[in-house]
Amino acid sequence: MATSKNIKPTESEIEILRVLWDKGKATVREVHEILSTHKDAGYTTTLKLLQIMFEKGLVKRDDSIKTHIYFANVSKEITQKQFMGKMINSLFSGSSTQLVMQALGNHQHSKEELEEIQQLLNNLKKK
Amino acid sequence: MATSKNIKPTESEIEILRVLWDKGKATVREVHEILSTHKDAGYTTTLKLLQIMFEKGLVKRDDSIKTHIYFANVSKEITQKQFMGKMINSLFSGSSTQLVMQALGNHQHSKEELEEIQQLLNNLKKK
DNA sequence: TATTGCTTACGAAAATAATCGTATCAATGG
DNA sequence: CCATTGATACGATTATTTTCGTAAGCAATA
Repeated sequence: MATSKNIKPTESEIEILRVLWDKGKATVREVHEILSTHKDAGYTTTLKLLQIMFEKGLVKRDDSIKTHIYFANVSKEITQKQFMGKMINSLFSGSSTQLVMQALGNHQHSKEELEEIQQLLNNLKKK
Repeated sequence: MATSKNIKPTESEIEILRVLWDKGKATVREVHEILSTHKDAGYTTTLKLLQIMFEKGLVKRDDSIKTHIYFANVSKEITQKQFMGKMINSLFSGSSTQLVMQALGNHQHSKEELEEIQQLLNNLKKK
């Protein structure tokens, strides 16, 4: 049983996961290139981070070739849920409704987006 | 200009802020009593944390009396926004709509809560 | 007054996270 | 064949966060 599930990625680890979620797979260098557009840390830092994440089970890798290829091993959705849950508890007194209202009220949403939310809301109300 | 605004509280600091937001004000001992119901760290740990938070400007205190009284110096709302923003960027590709949908879809909401959300949604749609 | 109990202050250790330097290996081109 | 380039491994350093131990003040009271 892969017990890697409730390991909470650190901030830097999330940055890396974003790249992997986005691209599907990537070499250390590719990850590093992307990160370095908005952050400056050396190549070996990224490498080390990926190695640590590998040990934690946050990423998989194909090391059958010289230049390893990395993949996310935790889904974006699960990670989102994990952090949402944490946030709801720590900052919204456990009320996901409060969080929703906050997000709705304090951010811009286009007409289309509002409609999309309305759809979901309708579905929920039916039950 | 109090520049204390974009200091991001750490995890432990948030736990403390929750108590202060909830109670309005509290002594170190009161904070500690509450925290110790779900966490075990010594009294001086809580004290030190509050002192650090004071230096950072996260809390105010009345130290005109022997047993100091602490108050939050950052609002819950602003802190919520701050963390929401961070989360939207790091985990929802900048889309607050996605976050809203996630929270709506993956958590329980009572009929009344759904209605409350509907109200807000109606308001937003008007504009 | 001396003791006890509760307080703050504060340095420093322990734990966690992030960064880097260096060794080493493999492929490639001259 | 050897120098160069680019890759991994990994120990060690640095930074940040959390925790605690100890000293010292003050007030109630035995």
